Amino acid sequence: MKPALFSVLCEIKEKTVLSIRGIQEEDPPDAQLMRLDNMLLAEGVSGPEKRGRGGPMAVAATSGGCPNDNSIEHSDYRAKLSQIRQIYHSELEKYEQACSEFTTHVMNLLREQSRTRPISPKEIERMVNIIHGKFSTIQMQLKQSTCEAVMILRSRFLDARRKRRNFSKQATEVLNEYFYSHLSNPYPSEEAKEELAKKGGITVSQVSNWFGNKRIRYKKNMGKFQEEANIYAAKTAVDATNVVAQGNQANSPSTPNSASSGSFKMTNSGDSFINLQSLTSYQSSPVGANVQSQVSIVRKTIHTFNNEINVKSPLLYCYCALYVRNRLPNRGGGVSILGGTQNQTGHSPEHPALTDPALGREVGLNNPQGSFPALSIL
DNA sequence: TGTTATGATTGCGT
DNA sequence: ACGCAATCATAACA
Repeated sequence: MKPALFSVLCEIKEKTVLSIRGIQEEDPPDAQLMRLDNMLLAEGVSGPEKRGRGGPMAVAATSGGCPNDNSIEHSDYRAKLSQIRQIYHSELEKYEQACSEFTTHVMNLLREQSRTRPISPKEIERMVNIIHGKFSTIQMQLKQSTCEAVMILRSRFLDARRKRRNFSKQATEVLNEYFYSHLSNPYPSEEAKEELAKKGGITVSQVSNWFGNKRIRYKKNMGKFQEEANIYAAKTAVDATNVVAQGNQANSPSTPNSASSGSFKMTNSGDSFINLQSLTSYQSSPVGANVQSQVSIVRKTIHTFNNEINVKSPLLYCYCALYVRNRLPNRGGGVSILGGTQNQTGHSPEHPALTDPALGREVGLNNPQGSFPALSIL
């Protein structure tokens, strides 16, 4: 009789439990827990031991500063992170151990009691689940505080604003080269930014920041940047002259919008530039045949000049470019010369070119209402 | 230690 | 979303 009675009691109890379970909704998969898990994994706390590349490293690498300083900073950061990792894992292990110990204890207790009162295996299982749930809540708290610790660590070690690093020489070089060779329109496109970022080992947003700062600081105090401008102008002038000379020989003109187009400084006045783009644009633009022939005459002149005197002359380019420009019809409107919109020169309408106070109009072949600080020519 | 240079951020306008 | 202007915070230098 006793086993039969016991079984009936178990059955009744099971039904009760089921009805209770129906009321108590099963916990939905916890989104918060998932977030925490993902973050810990991304931060390299809960993932595999060694991570060649990952969240923190990738962020740190964007500073682009001196490698030595970075490595020092990295090792310090890594040390702290591994400390957090260690604590996290030891705590997690403790919790798991405690959980399994407690579960075993409860199971034993229930089994013991099942001799005297109706406790079904399902009920035991349910109890185990409840215990696991409680422990996972505690685990979540652990995960949360670990995440907080990692965030604090990151903000302390990797906050770019707190730990500003100057860019590497290479990065500064690349950025300055672009800036001074596109002085008439120092607004790199997204592609150009990506290219510069790649070359300089920095991020695109760092490139944007740099250009933002550079434009405004250059505008504020042009005198201060003169020496720097001279250096880069001379540098790019030589490059551009070589390109043109090669282009002449190979009968292939340089691309107007390429990043390699040079900028040139007027040696006597000491504060003026004109982009080689001014010259090359004529060749590739949909302009009249007479203009193109003038350009080819100019090119030949330069070539002869270079060959005969053996001097690379950026100055001559400037004069030639201005000469061609001034002899063109509609010279008051740079846009119409190019036979189209600003886009053909890569200048956006909202970013006009430099104006020339001496001539009373823009230097580059850009927006007639130029507002970027003027560079006087001649 | 004060000053300057410089990379990043913020708030605003377009 | 992008750029400008002002500002912050720190590196680099005298």
